[in-house]
Amino acid sequence: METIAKDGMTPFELAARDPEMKKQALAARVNGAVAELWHPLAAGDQVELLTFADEEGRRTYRHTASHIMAQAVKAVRPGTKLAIGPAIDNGFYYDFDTEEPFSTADLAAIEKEMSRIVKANEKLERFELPRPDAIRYMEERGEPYKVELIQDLPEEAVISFYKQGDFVDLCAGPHLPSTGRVKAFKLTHVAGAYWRGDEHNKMLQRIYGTAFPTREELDAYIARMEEAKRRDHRKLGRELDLFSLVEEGPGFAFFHPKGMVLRNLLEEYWRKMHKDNGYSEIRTPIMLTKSMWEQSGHWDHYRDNMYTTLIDDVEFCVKPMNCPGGILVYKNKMHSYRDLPLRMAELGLVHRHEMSGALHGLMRVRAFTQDDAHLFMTPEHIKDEIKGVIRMDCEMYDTFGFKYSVELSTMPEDHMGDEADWEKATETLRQALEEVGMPYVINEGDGAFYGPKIDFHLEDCIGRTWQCGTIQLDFQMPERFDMTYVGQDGEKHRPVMVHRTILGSMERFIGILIEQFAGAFPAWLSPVQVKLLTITERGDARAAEIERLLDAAGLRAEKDLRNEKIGFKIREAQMEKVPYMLVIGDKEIESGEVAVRSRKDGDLGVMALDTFIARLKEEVATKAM
RNA sequence: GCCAACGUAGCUCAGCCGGUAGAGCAGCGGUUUCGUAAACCGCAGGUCAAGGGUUCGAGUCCCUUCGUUGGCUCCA
Repeated sequence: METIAKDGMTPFELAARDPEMKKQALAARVNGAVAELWHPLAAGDQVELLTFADEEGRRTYRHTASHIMAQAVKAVRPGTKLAIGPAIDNGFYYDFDTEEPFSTADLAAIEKEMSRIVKANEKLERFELPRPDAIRYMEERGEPYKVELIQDLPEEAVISFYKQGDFVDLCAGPHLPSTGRVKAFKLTHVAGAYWRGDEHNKMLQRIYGTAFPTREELDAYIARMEEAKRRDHRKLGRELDLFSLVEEGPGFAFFHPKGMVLRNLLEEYWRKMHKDNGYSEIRTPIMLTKSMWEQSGHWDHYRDNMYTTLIDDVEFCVKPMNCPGGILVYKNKMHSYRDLPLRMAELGLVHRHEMSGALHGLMRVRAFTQDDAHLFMTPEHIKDEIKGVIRMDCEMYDTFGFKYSVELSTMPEDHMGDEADWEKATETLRQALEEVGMPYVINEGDGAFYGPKIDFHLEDCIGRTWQCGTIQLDFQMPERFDMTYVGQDGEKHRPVMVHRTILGSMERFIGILIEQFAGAFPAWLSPVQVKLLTITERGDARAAEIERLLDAAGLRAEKDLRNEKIGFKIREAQMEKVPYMLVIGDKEIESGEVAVRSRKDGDLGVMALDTFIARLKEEVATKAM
């Protein structure tokens, strides 16, 4: 809703003209800047009213909720010091410095106090103070963290505060006009968090919560979280017998037979795609001498995460990345400009000593297989090669129905090489993205230590994002390893190198796949595609025969000949999320047909076995979802 | 690594104020031969994560270590 204001009005008065908007308006955008509903307007101001549907409206709403929580914490735990409390994607948090950590019981007490504050409908008021007054004010109130924040604000900054009841917080705003406008909230969990995100600083207590305009929306959010728990790949991985993680090997996944079928199918598809795109495949050792890692620069930049060992008095490092292997293969012989671009893929097993607290199912492990590839080329090839990789990424993700977003990461503080090279490399990546029409955002300072990169982030079923694909441009390694090719002029030249993954890691991608499909994989990926269910032992021979025929057709079948009722066998097959069940009783033995049941649609009735096989083969061939 | 919570049978969980461990499912053995999401009976299964301490006595209280979970930090 866009409108032009009259002098002396407020956005709230504008909203009041429309009964719907009066209820929904949370903040306003005035001439491009977000402001409160009570912000005084001048004649001709461009005003857009913001509701919960707008990101800024959502943030304003939840930011006020976080202030209410902080106020409640101050009441429940007097003497608590305030740190920071912003709105985040799905809610808000506030960091506190307390004597005693919070418990779940405390959350209930804080929620109760929050309800009281909401009911009291206290007005939020903004005021500004000059810097020395602001510092003194926060010192008097016993808020050392706020004092530190003020001291770090730039000289010219306006130092604003928000007050509701006896609670005052340093805050840029905007906020809702009063606490009564926060209708539905819930505190979700407590966690430790370092002051200013720095692990050398004190660990504070963070309380997370979320807030919605209606009870129904909050309930829907809670239901979504429950659904996420139901889809958790760690739970499904155990239930479907795909993989396990045990105490004896923290961060090192065990793949079970069914998980291995899935993994091999994924690799098979991956290999086909790479072959079609002009890649060759290599495999390089998981250990190389430490001196090699010093040459590559990994030892300097990455040693804290590397596993090392001693072999015959020589130090070796287990590879945390595959690139040196690819480089050594390249350097094994002379290359002509005619060989380039050279695309060498490797499903490479890497080990990284991740911090114990970072481990998370298959998503974050200490040993994983990257679907890596290294591309060697002349500078003229760069843009087309990058565009080619981007297209492969899109094809792969579309196959599984993933949504994804792209980031371009620039030079980090800890980097090799001079800034001009970085500038040039970054610009090339940008051009490639522009030319394929791929929307992207810049991620400042997040590149690899040897070059800028393009990252693909997949969005999972509950909106979490996972980095999978990455394309990294590298001018450094070719220098360090003195890589060359012979040009048309007969002289030696330096090739350019691109590192890239599409799936990221097989482990993480499988974890994401499990959650994406809630374990109910499309037929082409299902470890077991057909379950043969006999009604009595008279069906055993026919089941064995059908199993042979399905196997001959390249389909994966399993039979359930146990002395159980058909209802029980169906229940188990459904829970195993097998796409098709064939019920084999006396009628089917007699007719030679099969009674088909689909995981999704239930009983499909009787059909000829050939018809069923043709239908399933088609479903597999098209990778139908 | 840091903060917090948790760790009891393969899985999900009970076990009160400290008195020596229990259920369902799964497994195994029987009975039953059955038509689209759980037949019945029985059996077996545990150094209560590991180690130490307090106590006449510890699954329960305290300490240490390991692991898991949620975050922080880091990241494919």
